[in-house]
Amino acid sequence: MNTLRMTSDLRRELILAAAKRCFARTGFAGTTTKSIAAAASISEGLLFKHFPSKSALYAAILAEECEADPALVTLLGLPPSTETLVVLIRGMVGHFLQASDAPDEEEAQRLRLMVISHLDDGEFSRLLYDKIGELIAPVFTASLQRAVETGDASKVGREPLNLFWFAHHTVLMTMLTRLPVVPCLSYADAPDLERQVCEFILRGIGLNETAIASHLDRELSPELMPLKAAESA
Amino acid sequence: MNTLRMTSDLRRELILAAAKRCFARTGFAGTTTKSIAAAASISEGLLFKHFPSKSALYAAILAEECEADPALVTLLGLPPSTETLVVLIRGMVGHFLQASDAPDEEEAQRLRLMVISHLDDGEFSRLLYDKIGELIAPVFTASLQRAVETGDASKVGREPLNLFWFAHHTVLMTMLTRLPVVPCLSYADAPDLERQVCEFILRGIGLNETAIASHLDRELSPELMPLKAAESA
DNA sequence: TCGGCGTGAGTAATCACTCACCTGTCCGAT
DNA sequence: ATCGGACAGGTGAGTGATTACTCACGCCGA
Repeated sequence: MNTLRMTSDLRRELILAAAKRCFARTGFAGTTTKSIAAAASISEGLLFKHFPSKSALYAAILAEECEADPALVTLLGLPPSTETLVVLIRGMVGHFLQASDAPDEEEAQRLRLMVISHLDDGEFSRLLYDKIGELIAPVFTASLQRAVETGDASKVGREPLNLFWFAHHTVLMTMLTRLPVVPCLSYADAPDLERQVCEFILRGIGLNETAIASHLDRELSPELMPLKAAESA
Repeated sequence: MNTLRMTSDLRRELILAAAKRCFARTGFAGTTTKSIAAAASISEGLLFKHFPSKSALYAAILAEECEADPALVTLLGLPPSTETLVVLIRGMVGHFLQASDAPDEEEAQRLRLMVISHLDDGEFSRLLYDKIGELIAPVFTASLQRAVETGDASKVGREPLNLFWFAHHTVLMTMLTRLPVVPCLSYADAPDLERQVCEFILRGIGLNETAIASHLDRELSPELMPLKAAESA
């Protein structure tokens, strides 16, 4: 096979990348170590020189996936405001929905791993949710409160963070329906889907129509446009 | 093993039920025919007398799962109105969220199979979504339109059915986070979660605050209470 | 020449699936 | 009544293929 020599670290990363693709495509049980080795263009023997078992390899992938995205962190530095709130939601929606039809394999794999975890013991998902929550909670709740104060939103419920999770759920499930090569669900007016999801969510968290319209019609500022927002799932 | 004699049809059903449990718990690849046979308390040999292959057994389960729920159908006969709209959403939310912490294994299995399908080729999910859409589209769109006409809702977007799907997504993903024995996500004020999700969704589809409050504070009529609504996933 | 990268032919276990055979029950011929 | 045999449901010990994982050895740069 691959008779090329390289450092242990690089090889390890190559194996991880190949294995992630495999696991995301066919799940843990559905993936064979043979197929991983083939995907990484190495022998099975070498694979087991780097990882003591298939499970350990899987665990390493999940652990690696838990790291936060720097691009998201910059977003979280924004001052609390209605604008920030909309940018946040819009970024999240855009990020996931573009990932679902663009060849953004990276994010699709992450979703697959996360969903698989839900069906399993949920531990990986729990870690991710914890991390996302910690990161996003301050900005989200502060921004929502500001929006209420400025009259852009009506205060709804006593648990603002739950609202964020509902929004997150909506987007994730929408992405999930578009994950298979032939989508599970054909939305009406699909080109406009991103906008429709944004509106649904912003209404859901309490923003009023005028605030939604005025903010969504605005163009996103360039440095937020390619936006890897709400990463880490 | 089980030396009990019984009819072929009954045995077949018992196998299907046992296999459904297995597949829902560990997925297709993760389930062995041996474990299915054990779950059904029969020999592997007998299993293959009833189904020609593991795949055929799996296909039979998915096919069986595609049938519509009569309880839902009665709900769909309701006259289009804001009330009906709220009852529909409320029923859907209640049904899935109760299923996620009650021992309603039945619905949990259905969700698992559906999610697994999303990760696979999505064909099973597509069938289910088609069926749900056909059933619910008339009542939902008509009721939403009525709500707009009576001033209970503002008309939002040109694609009312998409709004239903967003609602569906929100609920399903919420249920998914509560699927593992230790939930992936700990919501604030969890006892009130059902209500919070309902409000989020109803705001999302355009209902105004007063309409939401007045309808949600109402008790559900008894015949709709144990509500197997929005079944078929 | 030594240590680490890399291989490919193993191995025991497990997989989906088969097959020869057992056991009870029905039923017509005696 | 009672044989007897056809036939159903049911079993458990197989089958070859595939699985995760190991190991003895080859190779190459320092």
